[in-house]
Amino acid sequence: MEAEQPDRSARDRVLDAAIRIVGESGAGRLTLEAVAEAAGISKGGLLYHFRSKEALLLGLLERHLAGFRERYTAELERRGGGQNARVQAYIQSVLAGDTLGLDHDGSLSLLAAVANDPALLVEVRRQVQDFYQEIGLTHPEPLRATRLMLAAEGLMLMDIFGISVLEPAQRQKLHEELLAEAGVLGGE
Amino acid sequence: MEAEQPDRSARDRVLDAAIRIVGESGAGRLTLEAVAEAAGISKGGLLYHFRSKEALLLGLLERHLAGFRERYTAELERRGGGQNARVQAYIQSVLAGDTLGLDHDGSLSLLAAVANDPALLVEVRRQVQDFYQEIGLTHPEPLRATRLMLAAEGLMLMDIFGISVLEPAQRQKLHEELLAEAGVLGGE
DNA sequence: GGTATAGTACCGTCCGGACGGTACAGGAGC
DNA sequence: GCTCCTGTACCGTCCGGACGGTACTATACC
Repeated sequence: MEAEQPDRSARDRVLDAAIRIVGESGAGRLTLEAVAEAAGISKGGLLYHFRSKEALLLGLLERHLAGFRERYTAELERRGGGQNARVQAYIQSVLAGDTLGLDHDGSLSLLAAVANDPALLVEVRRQVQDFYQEIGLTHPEPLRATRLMLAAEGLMLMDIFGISVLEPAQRQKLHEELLAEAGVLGGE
Repeated sequence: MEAEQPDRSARDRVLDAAIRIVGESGAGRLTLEAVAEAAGISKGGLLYHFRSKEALLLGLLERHLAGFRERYTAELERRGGGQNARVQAYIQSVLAGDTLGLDHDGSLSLLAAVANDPALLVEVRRQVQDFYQEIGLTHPEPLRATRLMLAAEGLMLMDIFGISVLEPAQRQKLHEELLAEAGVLGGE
């Protein structure tokens, strides 16, 4: 979170600020002025980096998607490939990072986009669908695989809305169970 | 407190209009004027029924929560009670109604609320947590039960964002599998 | 029966402020 | 002196909400 590198570029700092606002005050309070202030620059400076609010929203979405793909690819490589590894990598990527943290980066990006203009989600839709197509539906046990992936998604949803349905230890156990079960699906 | 008989429909028509706007144009375009127009009344008339935007949002949330509790209670009664029946009733209530429809009534209410002011979700949080507490955590197999519930939640999430990860037939099958598996959990 | 009073349901207008976006004038560093 | 970046000033629009008014109904008192 801290700026150790002199260039956690201005763009990224702006996106971070935007995420912070959405999480704390709601997507409806995501105004250019508020983002600029939270990022420590002026409105003019913000508009230099993102020419419009829509561009800012798209930036948010793009960073989220890129980050997710990156996490997924890394996880998959770590697990050596295979149908079950894909399911595991997906689950791990959805639930990645914080067990209790507040960044939910990607989900808040989605929230911001859908609140301002649902049409922005076209690309997200396409990519998520691709993931499910590639991982779930080509799996020897498509429904079981999909179910595990969706459970991870549900857990993440609860995080977005700030609902802790499980205590941290239980949550961690559920997380591990999902991964474990994905590892022993039939077909491998 | 809650004694309204003469104009039950006007309030509901306003709420319906609000949901329509959120679904079609995004929560960010949910303005009092737009709602009034969509509901076929004037802005003044709208403000007679809901004294502020916050009141409108709360109305949306309240109707959703009441509807969910009602569905859940009915489903539970139909299944005769018991730990597994509770899990089934919950899953059924989450995925209730349309398989492909566009109303996602409740979820859009949540979306509208979280976009305008996350603080409104306090009550929702409390109720959802109660459900998980009552159904999942007191179940003999808490993690398995929770997992099935979360999978239903994930599937619903995909609906909100308009992502069809499964074809209707497959989706239906997954829905039934979740219910079936909830029925044969240990402890009964 | 007639009139006064109160309540319900709604309408149309107005305003202060916030919003997205534009224009432009710098300034640092190459 | 050009590019990259920043800050200030401003514009037109839209929003939430307040307000005053209207039409109709219901009860109340005489």
